[in-house]
Amino acid sequence: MKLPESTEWALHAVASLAQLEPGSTASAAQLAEYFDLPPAYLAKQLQSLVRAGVLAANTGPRGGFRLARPADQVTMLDIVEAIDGSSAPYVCRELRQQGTGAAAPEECRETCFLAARMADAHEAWRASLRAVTIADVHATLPPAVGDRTRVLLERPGR
Amino acid sequence: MKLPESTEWALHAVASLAQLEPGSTASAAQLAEYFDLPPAYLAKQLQSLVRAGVLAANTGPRGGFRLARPADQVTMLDIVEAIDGSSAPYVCRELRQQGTGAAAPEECRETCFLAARMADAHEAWRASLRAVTIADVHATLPPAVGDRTRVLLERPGR
DNA sequence: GAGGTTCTACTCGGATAGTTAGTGTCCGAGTCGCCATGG
DNA sequence: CCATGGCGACTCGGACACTAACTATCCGAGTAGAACCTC
Repeated sequence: MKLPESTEWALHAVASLAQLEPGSTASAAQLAEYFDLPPAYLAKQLQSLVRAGVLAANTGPRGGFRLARPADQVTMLDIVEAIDGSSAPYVCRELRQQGTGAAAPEECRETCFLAARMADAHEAWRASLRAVTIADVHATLPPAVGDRTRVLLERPGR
Repeated sequence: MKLPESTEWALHAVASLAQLEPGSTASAAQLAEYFDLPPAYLAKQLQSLVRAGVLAANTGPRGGFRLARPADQVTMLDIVEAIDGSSAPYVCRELRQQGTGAAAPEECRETCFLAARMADAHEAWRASLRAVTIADVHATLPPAVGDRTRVLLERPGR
């Protein structure tokens, strides 16, 4: 079980965008420079965040990315699942119904106990991430960090 | 984030071994037949469980696998981490210290807030799986299943 | 009949190829801002 | 000086190679049981 490395990129990128003034944008190239990351590949991840509704993108000069909704309505789970997908890491293939030891279908009306417990664990993980918003992240950063981010990234909106 | 398909194999295999009389064993070939799985690859996973101390293996005729300790002392987490490894899915590469927006090392004495929350979520997941033992799994199975398993797999120990 | 020896078959264990998901890159379509031009 | 048209550069968006991990497989080392032979 491994999350893509780009998950970290997405989390930091969204956190940085949250530090900008509302309406301001930053381009993928700027963010790549800011974090020293491959520009094209970072852009790909930002596109995933747009598809997930976390970010909004404007094209053309002075375009770029910005938060699609207030920072306190964007959770870490939103970002992680935008990058990694929302499918559960454990998938039950009904092994109990295969092979010589296969259980009868009528014995399998309830979902497999093992699968249910794995789903519980996944839901605990999701709940833990859902409880943290980008506003919470922003609140923990020293003000100096926000100032530096704005200087390096911010471009005023129209 | 995806768990290997063989995780399911390991969980069901250990659960089946827990249904046998203490001291009894079942071979990898038997278990593969029982679940209709590739014998050699299943054996590989069972070996991982042996390395993790979940199972014990005996070689030679009438050899095979058995639980290394009582079922109430084997958790689902033990099995999952035996197969998938115990490393966390999210690794912090200190992105905040890279690029033009790099934070000063003295600003980074505390671990990154994002990494800490990701670690919290992972620990919640682990705690959820650690709370379930194979004895719990065994308790939910109908008695008929255990009987069938014993008939198909069990070979008495010395 | 009892004991020792050999042999055989069965077990696990590690080293070796094939296939999917993540990583990285490139180029194209669209759009906004700027500049030159004319009134 | 002001409005307008065209141009140019910058932006995102999707399509194409490369690498690592999971999947699958094979063969070899070791061992316990059984058969056999001898006494």
